[in-house]
Amino acid sequence: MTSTIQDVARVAGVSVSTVSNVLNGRTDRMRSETLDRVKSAIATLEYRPSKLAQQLKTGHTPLLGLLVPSLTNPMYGHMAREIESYAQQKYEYRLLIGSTYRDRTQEIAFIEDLLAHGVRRVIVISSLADERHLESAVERGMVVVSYDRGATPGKRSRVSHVMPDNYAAARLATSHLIAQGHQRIAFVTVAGMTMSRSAKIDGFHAAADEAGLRDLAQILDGGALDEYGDGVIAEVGRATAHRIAAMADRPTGLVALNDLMAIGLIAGLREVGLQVPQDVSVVGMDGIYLAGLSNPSLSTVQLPVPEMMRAMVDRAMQAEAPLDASSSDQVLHSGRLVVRESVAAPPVQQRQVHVQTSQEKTAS
Amino acid sequence: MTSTIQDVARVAGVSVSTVSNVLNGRTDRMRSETLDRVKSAIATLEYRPSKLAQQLKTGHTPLLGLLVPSLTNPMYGHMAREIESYAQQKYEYRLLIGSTYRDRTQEIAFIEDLLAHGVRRVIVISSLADERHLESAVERGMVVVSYDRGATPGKRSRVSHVMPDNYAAARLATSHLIAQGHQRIAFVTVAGMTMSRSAKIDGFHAAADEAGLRDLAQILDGGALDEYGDGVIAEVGRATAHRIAAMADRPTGLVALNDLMAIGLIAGLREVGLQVPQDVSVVGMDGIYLAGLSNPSLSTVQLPVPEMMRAMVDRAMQAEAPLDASSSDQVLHSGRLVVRESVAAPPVQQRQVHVQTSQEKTAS
DNA sequence: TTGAAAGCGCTAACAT
DNA sequence: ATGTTAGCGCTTTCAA
Repeated sequence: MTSTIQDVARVAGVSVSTVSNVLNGRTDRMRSETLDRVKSAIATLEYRPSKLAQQLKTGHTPLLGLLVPSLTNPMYGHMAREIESYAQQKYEYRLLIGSTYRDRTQEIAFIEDLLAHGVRRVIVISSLADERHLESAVERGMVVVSYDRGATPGKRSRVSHVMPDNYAAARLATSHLIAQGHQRIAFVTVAGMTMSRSAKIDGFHAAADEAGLRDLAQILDGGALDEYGDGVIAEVGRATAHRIAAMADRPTGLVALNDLMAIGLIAGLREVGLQVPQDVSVVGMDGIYLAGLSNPSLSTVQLPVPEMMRAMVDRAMQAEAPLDASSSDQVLHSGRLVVRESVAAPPVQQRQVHVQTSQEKTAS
Repeated sequence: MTSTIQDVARVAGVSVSTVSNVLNGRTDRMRSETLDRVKSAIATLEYRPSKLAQQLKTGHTPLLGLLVPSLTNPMYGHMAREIESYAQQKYEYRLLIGSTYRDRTQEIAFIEDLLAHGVRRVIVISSLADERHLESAVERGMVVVSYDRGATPGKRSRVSHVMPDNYAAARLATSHLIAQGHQRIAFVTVAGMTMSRSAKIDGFHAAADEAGLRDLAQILDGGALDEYGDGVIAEVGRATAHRIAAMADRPTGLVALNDLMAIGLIAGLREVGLQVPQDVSVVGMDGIYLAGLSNPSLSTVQLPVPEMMRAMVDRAMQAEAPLDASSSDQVLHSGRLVVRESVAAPPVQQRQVHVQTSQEKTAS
C-alpha cells in the first residue's frame, strides 16, 4: 500500500540504515551523491516513515493526550484550540482528545488507552479532587499536567499543575459587585466540589467578609449536571435563576461559577421577568468571547487562556515528570476584570415577579 | 517500564503465542487450567497489550481522525462531542483531532500525519470545494467521510458524504421570514464559497423567488475570517450588522449563515440601536444550545446533529471506502424550524440610527 | 492443546 | 561512508 524504508533503500541502491540515517539527519559524513539518491528515491516513492514503527523502536510518539470535561463548553473548546495549535507549531505534536464529563472512571480509562497507544504526555483539565489516578499514571511513565487545581499543600506530587488564580478571580468579581453597592450577594455554583470551585467560593467569601457582608453572602447550588457534564451548565444557571426569582429576600448581585453559567442565569432571569442589571447584576468568570455578545453583555473576569495553555504544553513536553511539583509549580495565572453591562447598582426596591416558564414552538 | 507479553508468558509458564491467543479470544481449545494461569499472570502484572505493537502487526489502530474547522465554534464542539462518544461507545475508538481553519494545507498535513500514525479512518468537517486531497487519501487506504458537502454530481467519488440538507434549511429559514411579512431580506455570509454555503444561498433564493421577492433579496458578504477561522464568525456578524444599519434601504429580515453568525448579528444590531425583532428579524441555522439562551432567543433551523454524527462514524467504520459514493450516499438530513423570539413582522417604517460603537472598559 | 518462528517498519549499535 | 543485524511487542501460520 504505502512504501517502506526497504523500498526506498532498494530504489536508491543503498541499505536501510543509510536511508534511516538521512531520515534522522545523520547526513554529515555522507557522500552527497548518496544523499541525493536517497532523497530522490524518497520523493519518487512519496515515502513517509511510519510513526508507528518509529515509535515501537524509540518508545516515543508525537501525540499529546488531552482530557477535557466537555467540548460543549466553549471555554474548553477555546482551551483545546490553543493547546492544539501550540503543541502542533512548537513541538509538532498532534492531539488525542477525550471528554470525561469529570467522571473518574472515564479519566482512568482514557489514560489507560493513552498508555497503550504509547502516549507519554497528557494534559488533564478536570480538577477532580482525588488525583491518585494521575499519580499512578506518572508512575507508569506519563508526564501529567493538570489544570485548574493546585497541588495538595504539603503533599508531594509528580503531577505538574497550572492554574488560574481562582481565589483572586472570584474575589475580584465579587468586589466589583460590592463596589456597585450590592449587599445581598450570592455565588452560584453546581453540585460537586472541585478544587477550583472551592477556591472560587473562598474568594467570594473573602470579598464579602472584607466588606462586612458575611451574613448577606450565600452560596447557591444549582444541583447536579447530567451526563453531558459542563455543557449543560447553562441549563443549571437557567433553572437556578427561576429559583432565585422566587426567593423572599433575593440577592441583587450574582457571581457565577463561570461565564456559561452566567449566560444561563441571565437567560433564566429574563424568562421570569427580571432585568439584568436593573433588577439583578451578574458577573461571570472565564472570559469566553460569547460574554461580549450576550445581551446584556457580560462583565467577567477574563483568564489568560493562551498563556496558561502554553505553559501547560511546555510542561507536558518536559522529558521527565518533575520529582516534586511543589516548588516550581504554583504559578498562579491571574485574570483581569472586564467591565461590560451586566453589573449596575442594586435596585432600590425588590421587584415582584411571578415565576413563569418560556415557551418554544416547533414547526416542521 | 510496563510489562510485555513476554513477561506474561514467563510468569504463566507458557509461550507468547498462548498468551496472544487468550488476548484474542482464541481460548476454545485451551485447557482451562492454562487459561487461568495466563489470566492471573496478566492480572498480577497489570499487563496491557501495546496497541502500538498490535497495530504494527495487524495494520489497524483504533483511532479515528477528526478534522474540524475550529473548536471555537460551539457547533463543532457539539459535533466533536457526539462523534467522540459514539465512536468510543460503539467501536471503542479514540479521537485524533485537528483544527484546520478550512485551510487546505493544514488538511493535507493532518491527513498525512494520520496516515503516518496508521490511522485509516477520518471524518472531515470542512466542505472545501476541492476534494482531491481527500480522494488521494482514499487511494492510500483511508476511509474518508466528509460532512457538509455533497459529492460532485456526475463525478464518482470514493469519499463518503453525510450532510444536512442545507438548501432546505435555508429555504425553511427564509420562508419563515417571508411568512411574517418580510420583503427586503438578506442572506448574511462570509467570504469563501463552500458547497454548504452555496447550497444555503440557493435555498435562500428559492424561497425568495417563490414569493416573488427576487429583486428584494440580497446576499451580504461579511468578508474574510482571520486565522482563527470559524470561531470569529460572530465578529463578522457583528461588523456586518453595523454595515447593515448604515444601508439606505436596509433589509428587515436577515438569514444568517449559521447560529454563531446570527448571534453576532444580534449583538451588532443592538450596538447600533436596532432592536431585534422589532426593527430587524434574524434567523439562524444549526440549532446550537446557545441559540435558546440569547436575548432575544434565536429562531433557527435545528440540524439533527447526533443522527448525522452517528451516520458519519458508522460509515467511517466500514471496512472499505465505497467504490462509488454516488448511490447510497446522498442521504440528506433535514433540519426543523425552531421558532423563538428573533423573528417578528417587519416594522412599518424604517427606524433611523446613527452608527456608534460599543465600548468596553477594562480594569485590572 | 501449545510452541517456534517469521515478520510488521523502523532505529542504532557495531562492523566494515 | 555505508552495510549488517538485532530487536521494539505483538500476531499468526505452521509444527509438534
